Formats: sequence, C-alpha cells, structure tokens
Amino acid sequence: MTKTDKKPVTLRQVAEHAGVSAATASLVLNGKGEISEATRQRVLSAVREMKYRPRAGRARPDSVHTLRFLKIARHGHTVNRDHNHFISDYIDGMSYEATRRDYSLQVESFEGTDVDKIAESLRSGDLRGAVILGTELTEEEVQFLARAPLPVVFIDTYHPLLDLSFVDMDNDQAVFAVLRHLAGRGFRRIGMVASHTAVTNFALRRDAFLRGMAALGLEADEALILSVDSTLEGAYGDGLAQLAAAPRVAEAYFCANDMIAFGFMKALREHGLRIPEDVSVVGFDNLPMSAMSEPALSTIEVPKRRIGAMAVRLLDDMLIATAPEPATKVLISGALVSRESVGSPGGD
Amino acid sequence: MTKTDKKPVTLRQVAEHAGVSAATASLVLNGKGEISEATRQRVLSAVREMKYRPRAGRARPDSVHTLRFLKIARHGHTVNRDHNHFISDYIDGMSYEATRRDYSLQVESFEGTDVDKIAESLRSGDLRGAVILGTELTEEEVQFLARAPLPVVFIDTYHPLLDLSFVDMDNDQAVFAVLRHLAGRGFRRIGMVASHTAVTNFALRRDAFLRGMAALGLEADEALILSVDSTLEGAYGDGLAQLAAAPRVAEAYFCANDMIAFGFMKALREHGLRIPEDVSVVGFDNLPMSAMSEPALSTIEVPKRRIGAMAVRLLDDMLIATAPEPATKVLISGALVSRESVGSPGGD
DNA sequence: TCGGAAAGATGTTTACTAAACAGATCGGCC
DNA sequence: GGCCGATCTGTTTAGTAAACATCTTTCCGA
Repeated sequence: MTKTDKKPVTLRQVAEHAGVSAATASLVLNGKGEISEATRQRVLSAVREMKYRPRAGRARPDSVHTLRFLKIARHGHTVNRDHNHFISDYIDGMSYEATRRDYSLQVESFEGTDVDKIAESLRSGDLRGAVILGTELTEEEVQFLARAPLPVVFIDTYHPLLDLSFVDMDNDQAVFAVLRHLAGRGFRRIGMVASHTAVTNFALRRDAFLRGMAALGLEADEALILSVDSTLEGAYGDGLAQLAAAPRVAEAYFCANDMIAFGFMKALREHGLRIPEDVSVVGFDNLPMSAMSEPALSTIEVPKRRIGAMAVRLLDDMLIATAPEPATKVLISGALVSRESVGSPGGD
Repeated sequence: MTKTDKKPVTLRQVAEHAGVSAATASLVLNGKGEISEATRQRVLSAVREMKYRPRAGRARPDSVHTLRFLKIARHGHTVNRDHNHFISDYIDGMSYEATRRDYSLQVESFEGTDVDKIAESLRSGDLRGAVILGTELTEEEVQFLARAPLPVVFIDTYHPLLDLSFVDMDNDQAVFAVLRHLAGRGFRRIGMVASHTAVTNFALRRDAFLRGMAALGLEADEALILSVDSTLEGAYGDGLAQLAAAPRVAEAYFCANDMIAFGFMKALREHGLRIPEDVSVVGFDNLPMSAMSEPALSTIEVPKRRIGAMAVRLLDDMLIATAPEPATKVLISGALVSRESVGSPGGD
C-alpha cells in the first residue's frame, strides 16, 4: 500500500472524504466561521487519515500580523530574575488580547543593550507594533524608542508631559489607598521608604506619597522619608544605615515596592523594632512571597494582566484606525491587600 | 385598491418579493451577518413597498441591554447650549461603540437637579451601566453617584485619588504642548487666563500650567495669572477688570478654554492691545467657531469622540468581566491646532 | 531558449440559504 | 372556559456555491 510519488492530497479531496464542501474544510482548518463540533472532528480526522499538507493557494492574504514585547533591563535593579513572574503576568494579558485579535506575539529581552540596538529590533519586516516595558527607561530613552516607524505602547512607566501612549499602575490612587488605610487605623506619623533607583514608578510613588499626605491633612516629615536601593540587599543595607542616622522613627512605613519592604523589614528588626507591634509596614506589588512572609505583608495588588491587555488593545486601535489615533494614557487602579504587617499606632 | 382588513404581511412574503430567503430578510432587518449592499437595498425596499410590520416571533432573546449617558449641568457655566455640539461629539463616540456591542444608548439631561434625583435615574430596571458627564460635578458628587449599583464611568473630569473610572483629556500633555509651542516661538513672559468656575478640568489646566512652566524652566509670574468666570461675558468683564488692575501684561496668554479665550480677546482689544501683534492667545477645545474668529484662534483639539468611545468600552469591560475589573483612568492626548492668534514676542 | 500570456489549480472568503429553533397564537376538544 | 397540540411568527446556526486571489503549468511565438 505504499503511495510514494502519488499526487499530493488537496483540500477538496479531504472535504469529499469528510462529506463536506471545500469551503467548510477550509473554515475548519483556519478556525473561522461557525462550524459544529461534529463536523469539525470529521474534517480533522479526514485531514489526519489522508495526511493532507496545505500547499500554496491564495497565499496568506494578511500574513498574520505580529506584535512584539520588548523586555528591557538597564540597571537591572528592578527588571531581573526576581521579577520574572511579574513580567509573565504582563505577557499573559498581552497574549490573551493578541490571540483574540489574530496577532502573533513575540517576546524579546534586552539587558543593558544600547537603545540604538533596541530600536533596530523594531525595524523587522512584518512587525506591526510593539509593547515596551519601560520600567527602567529614562524619559529620553522612552522618547527615542517612540520614534520607531510603528505604533508603540509603554507599560510600567508614565511620563505625563509626553504625547505618547502609556499603560501603568494608578500610583496616585493606590498610594492614597495605603495612606487612607493607615490614617483610618489611627496612624499619623507615617514615613516612606522611597528608592533612588532610576525607575519612574518609584518617583511617581514618592510624589503620590507627598500629595496623599497633604490630601489627608497629615504632615510629611522629611526625617521619615528614607531612600534606598531597590534590591533586597540594598534596601536592607541602606535602610539600616538610615535608621541609625535618623532622629526619629515613623509609626508606619510605606515602601516603594515589596522587595524593598522585605529588605527594610529585616533592617527594622535588626534595629530592634518589632513588626507590627512597634512599626507597621506596607509594600507595593503583592509578590507571591508577600502572602508567605513573616509577618505577611500588607501591600497593593497590581493588575498586571489587565495592564498587558490594555496595552495590546491600544496597539490594535492604532493599527486598525484609518486616521491616526491620539496618544492615550491608561492608569489602572490597584487594590489594597490587608495582612499582618500593619498593626495599630502605639503598638501591641 | 383599499386593502383594509387584509392579513398582515409576514417576513417570508417580504423575502419572496425581494427574491431572497426568510433568513436573509431577517438578517437584514436585524443588521446581523454578512449581506451585500445590493441585497440589503432590495430587502429594504420590499419592506417599504409591502408596509411590513414585524409581529411577535421568537421574542427578543437577550432583551437588548441598555446604557445611559447622564448629561449633568450644575451651575451651567460650562454645560449649556454653547457646548451642545461638544456633547454631541461625545455621544457620537459612545453611540458608535455601543452599537457595535449591541447596547442601546439612552441620554438623559439634568439641569440643577438634586444629585439624589439623578442617582435615582440609575435604578431603572434594565439599565446595565452609565457614562456620566462629570464636567461640573464636585468630587463629592462624583463619589456619591459612583455608589450606584451598576458600573459607572465619568467623562470630562478626573480625580486622581479616587478609585473610580474616568476618561478625560490629557490636560498635562496638552497644556505642555501649548507652552512648548509658545516657548519655541520665543515667548518667555507667558500668562494664563484660568477660571474659578467649579470645573475640575479648569483646576487641572491651571496645575498643568504651573508644572509645565517649571518643566520648561520658565517663571510663572503670579501677576500674569488671571481668573475669570467661564462664560463669554464673564471672561470679558472679569478679564477687562483684571487687565486694568494688573501691574503688567503677558506676551502670550493660555486660556482655560476657547469660550474664555473669545471673551478675553475682546477684553484685550478694549484694553488697546492687538492680537497677535501685541499679545498672543491660545485656547482649549477647538470649538467650530475658533477656526472662523478674527483672528483665528490657536487651540487644542480635544478628541471628544474617542473619549466617548473609550468610556463605553470600559463599561463593556466591566459588564462582561466575570471578576470585577479594577477601576481604570484613561487620558487622551490633544493636538495643538496652530492658527493666527499666536504671533511672535515683541510683536509685528 | 526565453518571455509572457492563458489556462488551470489551489486554498480563502463572501454572501447567501435550509433547517432547526423558540415564543406566540390559534383551534379544537373536553 | 381551560388545556394541549398544531401552526404561525421571526431568529439563529451551520452549512454551501460561487467568486476570488495567488501560484503553477502550459503553450506559443520570437
């Protein structure tokens, strides 16, 4: 029964074998149209039985457009292995929306690469648009990358004055939610562990802290605002040094992210303070380990999937629009996750 | 040829008359499926010729969900007849997205009505969500209305600290675009005609002005910041008085909106100043008349249709989501429209 | 031997329909 | 009158015929 050199099988033959029209077979193979499950299965088994291989017909008319996600680390203090699951949530959100819209999604990682090299990556032939992880990018780098000859959306960063599209956490709302929570529990002397690492969201959270305190009628004491490196070790080391040098200690500290909160909590303990009896701590990001730490960390849940999804939607808007769409900034609210690291002022 | 008491016409008769199947006629009437324009027209004329009236068949299966747009005027200094075409652009954008998603869109207007009465309007039976024009609402009113038992999105206002969904102009970006444009032309002594009318966007534009000037390294001279009522007459009257009282005049004024710009330009002329030879003026909104005024007004084009469209999309997201979606804030960039009202510093 | 048009083959897509469907209404029967 | 099935209404799903776009092959003249 060897069928070598036999004429290759065509779609119409497969269709006949399955007892349907060529059109139906084509729709099944391409996942288009409304096809009943029974018919789908019959066509699919006919394809397998007859070992059908598609040949060039009407060539892929709209050669599946592709979008690319650029994961860029510059200093790597934030975009690194520790945050990989963070990134993969973004990708899940992007992938979901991309698939629904018939885009293929590529991912490319850069570590310390020159921006010119990165920009080159956007010149590839069939690429239609890009989502760029802007966490560690400076405003200048963002502007430079935005000059690419295709639509671009930045996530995890935000520059209010630029005429570009961003999707980011709503830092103002989230930080205010933290402060209102603390104020509601009676805290007045609230401090912040900010970070001098070059990450726009850190700067935005520091600004949001100052504005939020003012909005609540609380004094933001300069002595209670620390600034540490954003790695676990940096937050521990810098935190310990600054605690030792500070004239006084806050009743509660809001930390620029969970990683910093972990390092800083270690420093607090070393400084002889108990959490939450002596000092309360709140983080930002809701890393998986934050639920498990001792004490479990109160923090802000960041809707990363939705951020990724919105980014792809904005890209799609730009791509299908006939007239150019105006740049759009999207800020997504976070939810406070209340755990054990927040007690009450005055302790115990 | 009187056909009184004749049996009522059925869809299948119409279909036969048009030479198509009942299914096709049904699809045409319901705007579903893929139907060629020629066939559509044939069915439609058959319907007209035979005076077909649909009777109850398989009842509307998913009783068409409805969304509502609440147009709310409080003081009416901004939401009034002068801005009706503004509103109708919002409605166009909403209507487009609502139709695509099979929602029906209702519009309800309130003038000076009590917020409790307005909130009641959201309790109607089959209502699924609402877009609320927040222009003239206070932060408290926004919070109150957001307590409605259905998803709500506010447009034309923005409160950074609230955990609610907003779609608004990107005031920061747009005002910065104006200032950069003026600075690029050599202006240094730039003033602003703000408004004390209770409209959040006016406050945001004033803040954006101060931040934008700082970002450009320019001094924001308090004597050059006026504050007028936001009606045409108010801007003229208040503007004239404040010009007379001010120790000095700016080389260029950014006005909080076009209407204010028109009133203020009249005041400037009365004050003996020529536009743009002596003073340049920039507005915000790009009203239709702004292209026609003498001189034609440089201003910011507000993408009103897109704002309306995004609001409905956010609502739809909330309605189809299984888990509640986080509140989302969307800011849409404006484009500077450069016309004759901006000259060069030092005049002529 | 090559160029190029014409004819043929392939898979894709649009525009349409048969048939199944689900309420509403009617008619007949008790 | 009240109930049940038959029939009527418009709707929707799952399918196809035919037009289509692209590639391949054939054929013919230069």
